[in-house]
Amino acid sequence: MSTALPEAKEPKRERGKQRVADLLDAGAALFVEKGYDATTMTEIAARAGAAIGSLYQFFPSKESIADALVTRYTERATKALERLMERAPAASSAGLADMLIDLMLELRADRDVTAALSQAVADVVERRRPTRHAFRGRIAAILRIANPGVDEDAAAAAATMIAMVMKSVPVLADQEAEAAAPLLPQARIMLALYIDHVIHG
Amino acid sequence: MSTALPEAKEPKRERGKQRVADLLDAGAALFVEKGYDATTMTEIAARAGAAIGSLYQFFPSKESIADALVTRYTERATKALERLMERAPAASSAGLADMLIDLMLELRADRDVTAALSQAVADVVERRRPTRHAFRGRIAAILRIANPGVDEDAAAAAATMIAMVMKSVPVLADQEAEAAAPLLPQARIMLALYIDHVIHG
Amino acid sequence: MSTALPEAKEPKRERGKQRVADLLDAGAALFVEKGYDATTMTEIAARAGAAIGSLYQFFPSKESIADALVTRYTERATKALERLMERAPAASSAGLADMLIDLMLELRADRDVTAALSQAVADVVERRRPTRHAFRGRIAAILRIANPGVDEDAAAAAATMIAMVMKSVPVLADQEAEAAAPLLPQARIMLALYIDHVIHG
Amino acid sequence: MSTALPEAKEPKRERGKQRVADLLDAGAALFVEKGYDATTMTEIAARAGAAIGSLYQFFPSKESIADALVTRYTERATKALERLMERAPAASSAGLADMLIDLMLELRADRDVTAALSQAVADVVERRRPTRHAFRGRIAAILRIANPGVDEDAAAAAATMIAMVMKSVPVLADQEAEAAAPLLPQARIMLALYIDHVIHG
DNA sequence: AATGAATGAGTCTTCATTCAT
DNA sequence: TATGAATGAAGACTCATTCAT
Repeated sequence: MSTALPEAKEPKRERGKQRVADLLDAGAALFVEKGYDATTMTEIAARAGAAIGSLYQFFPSKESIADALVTRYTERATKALERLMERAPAASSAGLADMLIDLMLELRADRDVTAALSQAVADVVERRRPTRHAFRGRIAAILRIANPGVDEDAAAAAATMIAMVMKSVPVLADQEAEAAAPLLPQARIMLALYIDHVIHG
Repeated sequence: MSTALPEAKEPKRERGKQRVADLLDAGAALFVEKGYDATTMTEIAARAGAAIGSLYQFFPSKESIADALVTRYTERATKALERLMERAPAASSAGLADMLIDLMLELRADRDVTAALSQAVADVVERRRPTRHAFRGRIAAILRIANPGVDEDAAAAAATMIAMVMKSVPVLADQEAEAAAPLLPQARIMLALYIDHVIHG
Repeated sequence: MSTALPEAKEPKRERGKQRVADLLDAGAALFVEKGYDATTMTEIAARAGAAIGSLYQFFPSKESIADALVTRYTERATKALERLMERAPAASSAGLADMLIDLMLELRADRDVTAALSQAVADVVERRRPTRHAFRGRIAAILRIANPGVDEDAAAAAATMIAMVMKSVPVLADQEAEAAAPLLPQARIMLALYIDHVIHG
Repeated sequence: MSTALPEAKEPKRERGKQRVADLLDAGAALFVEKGYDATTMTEIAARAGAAIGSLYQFFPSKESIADALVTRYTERATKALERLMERAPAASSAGLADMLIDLMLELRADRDVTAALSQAVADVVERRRPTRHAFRGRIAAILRIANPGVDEDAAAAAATMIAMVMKSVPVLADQEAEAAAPLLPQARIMLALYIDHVIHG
């Protein structure tokens, strides 16, 4: 039973993983489209091609879907930031600004989901606090590597400002189409100016 | 008669006017506290010290409260911007940045409400589009008054960026308390740097 | 006070009567248009150009409007039937049939109102029972005047059948327009045939 | 699959089918007893021994129950008329009258429901128009088979009159008990006389 | 494990009726 | 007397979650 069919459960697990991914994607899409509250568990199941019972097999509550989605975003964001940290020390102000903007561009889809959830699921903001704190800590660290003269508090404040600009990247990216002028380059400039001011100003 | 409170039946007696104001304030507070969807009509009425029927006497639907609130914000924002426009031409980059930040600080409470509604009431984003457009148009105009050499598209893009920073002011203001360092001054700096770059850069 | 201004209250009474009539007409129209349940007290007042408070000054409840309307119909129907009774004895079967159809044509509008109310206000059917009974009694009497040989029960049954056909007159009259053929003449024929059968058959 | 129960989600399991039937019966009974508007969704569910949520699982709105009921009546009436059509050509005027009366007697329960709904659900009258038209068309056809000399318009008008008498059958049947004399035989006579007049007169 | 029916608390909204001015 | 605001019980409908097959 164990050696005879070692991979017997593989397809099942495989299928289960696919199910979970589909369900998560369906939830993500719907949460962005219509908001957390307006999205129905039945809808999520339907879009994933699953029965409502199946959805509850994997996610015991609506909030657990939100949790999973936030976790997914956190993991991806963390990894992306780690990759960025390696290249950051060598970068100029403008280079750093670009990296940060590009980071958000990469995380854009996930970020939209998290934004939608932050409003509706009170818990999410709370849960994300340490992550956000860590995120800013890394940015502050980068700043202080570039200029050790910047004191901790100043670096922390600057990191918050930088995070704020980064947060607007998905929104700006969405407006690209309708706006007459290119917004992202302006965001890069704004960020570069500010970083430069913090480091060399 | 007045264009205020669309969809809401205008009260004809003094008592009714007070009721409407109370109801609106209760709604605003609750929407910010728990979000649009999580706020109950019954709760709004209760907080305003009114019966549910009284609430519906003036606001025929939950959405009509949102509408009224958005309209109120739009009116106040428009007025505030108009006042700012008078003083703007004479200001330096830093002065202009300060004015804009202060504008948002003044509108902060209303802005928070509108932000909460924008997420949940699909219609709100749509309705606000022209207002937002006009708002940015004014900012772009200010930039081009300061430096007529800036072309229209560039001014428009810069205005969008500036609006974005302004939008974050209420959030930053809320964080002042918990953050180790003062955020608002940093926002002023960031904005001043950028405006200066657009005008003189 | 009494001799000096004897007609002082006349205009008031006059106005009051007009009010009541307007209110009743508004109610009648709306009950027919949308049914008793779907009609709102507020609507009735509005259509009559009165405030909701005024409506309640004259009619203490929604049902009291229905009552008044039914009473009005009963009175008019009774009067009309009395007039008919005078001419009935001398009429032929066809003549009698015509009179009965014409009677309903005359009462048509009021009948429509009563029909609408009968469905919704349980009380109305009950209240109208004696009137309906009397109405049929008169018709049965006419039949027995025409042919005293018809026994009471047979006359009563025939009267019920005749009333049934009469009841359909308003409906048929409404269809005249859209129907390709004239319905009322057919109703006259059907009734004449049946009356003739009862009396001479 | 089947055309039955429009608007109602078809149950997929046996249990669901039974539920739908029970729910429909409960609705029919209550609509007749107290009228459409006065009947509560909660009551319907209760009488069917179901939770309010179960009711909504299959009938998304109160009106959808009315729709389903009307559809059920239409189907049954159509079938019954088709059966009648086979025997009609060979019948005498009296025989035909009897068949038509018996048809309504058979459909009596369903007809009562539809009558109750016609008043309250505006849509019902509209939806039934084509069915009613077809129904009359069949009756007109029967008349013209009996006597091809009857022109189309005359047959149509006569069919409407016949339908009118048929419509009163359930009412008459209900009155049998309280009335002193038998009404149904009189209805048969009235109809026979009229049909005979149309065909041979 | 998968499916779809069952459940019922909770929400928005309506409206007849009453009150205060 | 006339007016319009106030009231709250009641009803349609939703949806997260649980169960039975």
